[in-house]
Amino acid sequence: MHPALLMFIAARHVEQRVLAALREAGHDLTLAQARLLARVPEDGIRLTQLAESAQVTKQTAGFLVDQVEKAGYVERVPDPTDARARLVMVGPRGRQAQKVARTIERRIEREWAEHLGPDRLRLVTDALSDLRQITDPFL
Amino acid sequence: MHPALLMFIAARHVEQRVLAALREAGHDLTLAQARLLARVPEDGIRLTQLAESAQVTKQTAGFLVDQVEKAGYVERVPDPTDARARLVMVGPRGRQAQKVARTIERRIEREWAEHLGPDRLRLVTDALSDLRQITDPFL
DNA sequence: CTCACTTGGTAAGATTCCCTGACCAAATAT
DNA sequence: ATATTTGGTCAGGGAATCTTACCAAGTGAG
Repeated sequence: MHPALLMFIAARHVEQRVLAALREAGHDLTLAQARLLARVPEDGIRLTQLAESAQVTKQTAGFLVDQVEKAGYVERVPDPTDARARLVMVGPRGRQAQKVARTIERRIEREWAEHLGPDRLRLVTDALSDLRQITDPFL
Repeated sequence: MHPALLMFIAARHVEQRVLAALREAGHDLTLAQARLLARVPEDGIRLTQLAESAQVTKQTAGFLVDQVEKAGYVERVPDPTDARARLVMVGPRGRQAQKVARTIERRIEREWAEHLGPDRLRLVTDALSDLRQITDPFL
């Protein structure tokens, strides 16, 4: 079985667990919204960069940001360095959601460490980090 | 960075490469169609099982099968063991597409082996196979 | 300074994907 | 026989995404 398919399976599992945990915590985010929110850094990001990072068009990113903005997860503030641009910033509610996500992610990581053994998991993580150089178009 | 996100990045990269290769070979499949087609085994599969395997509803699977059937990638034949059911079988065109996909997949695997070293890649693949036991809802 | 070009973003419209709920027909179990 | 399960379709709608086109602010060259 191709490693990429195995990665897909594991990654999908995590996404679903995270999404479920968010819902349980009262955050009714769609998958696409959650993926976007996950990529908004603490110090804000421009829509165009966000789109690039999430691998969607600017229009799609704008559409999704509109939604999570309306729901109170992010805010758009003027970019002080460029009058055309605005920065998408994580709001309080978004920060709380990110915290929920990180918590369940850590739990899953512990599960994986138990299942594989911590050193094997570390090997996998390291290898995947290396792999990123030839698989991540964003960097 | 969470291993699952790294997996997501790598898996997405492969999907896009495969999709591009398919397009180049004249197969104009959408992502969802390709994902489905990838799960149709040589000896056929029932729609319900296909849906389960691809993690979509029966309706979605039926919708997608309709499309790839119209485009000549699969055929629906009566299931000899159950008069209600039909088997989705890979057609000649579908087999050709699968071949294209497997070729590019092998190429990517070689790239990864070069980048990581063959033994590290094998460690990763083995670990991911083990991980499947706790991440694959289908098995 | 001004004119072309780039960059950040929005608008409109269509398509694709996928879901829920309801339903039917064949098979299986009691 | 009747009830339940299993395989599948139909109808309708919502979410995500794309393409094409556009506008407005910044940037660079002459």
